[in-house]
Amino acid sequence: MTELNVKYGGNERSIPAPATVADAIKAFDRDGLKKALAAKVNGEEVDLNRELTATDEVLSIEPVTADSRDGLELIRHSTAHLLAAALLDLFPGTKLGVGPALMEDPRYGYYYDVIAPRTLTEADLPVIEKRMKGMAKQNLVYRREIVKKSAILELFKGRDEPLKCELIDKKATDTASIYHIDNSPFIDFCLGPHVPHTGKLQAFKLLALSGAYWKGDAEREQMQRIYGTAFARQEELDAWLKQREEAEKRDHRKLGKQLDLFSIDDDYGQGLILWHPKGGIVRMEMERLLREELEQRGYSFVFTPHIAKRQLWVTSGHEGNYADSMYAPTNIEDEEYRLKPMNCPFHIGIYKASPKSYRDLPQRYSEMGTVYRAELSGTLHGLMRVRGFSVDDAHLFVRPDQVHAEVADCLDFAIKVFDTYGFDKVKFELSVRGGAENKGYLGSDEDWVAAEDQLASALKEREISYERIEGEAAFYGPKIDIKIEDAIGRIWQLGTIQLDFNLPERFELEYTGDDNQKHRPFMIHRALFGSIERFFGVLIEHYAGAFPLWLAPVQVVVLPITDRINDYANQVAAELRAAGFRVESNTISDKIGAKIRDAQMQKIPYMLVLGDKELEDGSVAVRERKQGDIGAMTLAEFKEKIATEKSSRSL
RNA sequence: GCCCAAGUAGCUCAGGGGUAGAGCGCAUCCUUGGUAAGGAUGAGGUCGCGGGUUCAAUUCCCGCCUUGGGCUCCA
Repeated sequence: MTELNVKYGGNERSIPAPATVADAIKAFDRDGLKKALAAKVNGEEVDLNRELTATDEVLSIEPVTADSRDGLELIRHSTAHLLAAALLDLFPGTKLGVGPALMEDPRYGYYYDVIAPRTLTEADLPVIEKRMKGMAKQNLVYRREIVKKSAILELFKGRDEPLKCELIDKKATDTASIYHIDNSPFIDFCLGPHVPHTGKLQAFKLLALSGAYWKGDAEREQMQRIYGTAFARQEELDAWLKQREEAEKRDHRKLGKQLDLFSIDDDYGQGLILWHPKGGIVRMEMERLLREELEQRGYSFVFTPHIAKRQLWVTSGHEGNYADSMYAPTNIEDEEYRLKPMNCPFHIGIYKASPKSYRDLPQRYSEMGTVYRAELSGTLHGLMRVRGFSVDDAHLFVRPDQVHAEVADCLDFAIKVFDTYGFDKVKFELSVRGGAENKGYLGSDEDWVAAEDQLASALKEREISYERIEGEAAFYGPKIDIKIEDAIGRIWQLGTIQLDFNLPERFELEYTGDDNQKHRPFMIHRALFGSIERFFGVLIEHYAGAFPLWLAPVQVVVLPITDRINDYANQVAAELRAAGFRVESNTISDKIGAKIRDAQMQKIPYMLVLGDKELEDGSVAVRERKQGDIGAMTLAEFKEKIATEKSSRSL
């Protein structure tokens, strides 16, 4: 056969064989070839220089360009190879691990894991990047070769690449593809495809160096990971770098210090949060909102201790599964006690304190329960990952027929609360048991089917779109996870609604049914924030430190222009305080500009500028932190304005 | 826990083999100025901790602690 039937952009024609993918595209569309990085031939992504095999069927060709997600992935993956090539060039003897493109992680675009002959440091990154840039300019071609598995193994053994050999051994069938970059010592075992040559890589940057384990296994070789990112165009890279800077400005650790919200002091312990007065106010307001909702929804408030006898944790199963995260036992008169990593067993204790009738259910216990977990030091991160934190915890003990209604109410609760904070994009994920091959699930099939149905129908009834995730359920029951998207598009996993068949069993919970028989209740674990510390961190970053009026530690600051006005200023402040607002009065003898600057930097929602004019007619000149000067009004008018704003918890 | 980096005044940071600097903040005084920084003076530091090299270490070397970036998207 000497002709190939090719379809491209809706047209079909025959071209002479042999031909590469590039030849085929060229026959239809010369410009298109310039833009193409690779192509899909009958759906399979291949290199442009791939030889087309002649068949009777029509070859449908679709170019992959830099604008598409596939194209970007290609660029990033190819850049990772360029990185490896530069490393081999600069540090001969470097052993290669893997180097994938990262498409989900907003922080990075690709990485390569390596073991270099000497330890790499951050100072090496610019040098490596420079070499990559130099290679990119030379338009070095990526070449693919199909080789027998045994030959590949031989090749990489010869190059002393034990990790690659392990991969090849595991992943390759009888033949596999390897890639070279021209004029470079680089050869990789890789499926491809890649961009045709390094000249297509225009906008990339190396970002960070870190440790990583081979296969992510702490027992295996420690490697060094080099992270970078790449885009199709320099403008996109620049924009991305700028956005990264913006995100850094929102860092809750930085703002926490600047706004005097909280601190972590090693003299007290890593991962232990000291809430300062201003952070304390925000927390009080957060808890106030929760408490209002809990009360309205018929929850009761309980309080439980921070330690319990070791045996309790044996019964609950935490000793068995969770001991690594628990602090060591402490002895009190020959009895061992442990700090609590969770609140559930205590709430169970409250349930068990008296026999329950079906008429008593549901029981809804809520508590800001402070728990302690021995997280690894390297994982600690500001407020986001700590060792002691409070869970906005609640446990619902329900009859099987009540699951649906209770879960639906939890969903309403979550949506209402997150909406108040301005998180209008809330995502729900329903994690279910998944395939039958998954073992180790507790509870009967009927229970699971019923429970999953009830969760799903609660979601449907509330017209909530959700993602169903197979095989992600906890071993003790299905769950709904709640994720939110913040002001700059980052996703945070927060609360969870979990059904539990396990603990009621372990603690032998019961209620008496209308049939006068003993029945086992279901237990629902429910938290909206998960950790109030972590949610506080999310809020700081979401608002970039500019809390809405109802949350703001200082809501109004009064700024007299001269000392003559100080008395009036204090009087205005006192009156606002009496009306229930958090007010400060800045009577230091600074110029008004300096006082305003100070208040702006503290992100105080309202500034009242007071001078002779205001004193005379008893008014206040109002400056709003974002809009600036919004003009003068009477104090009564101002009070009414902010009272509305506060009570409605406006954003 | 492991890899890399950093720890200097309350904060942000500069410096460097001969025991320390700036800006902000703080205190006092002068100034009373209408919407993002008025001026002067002053207080404040075992230069993370421990060891080593040296006549001499905050600086060089080693160890530790803490903080920061990370630690299975996979040929």
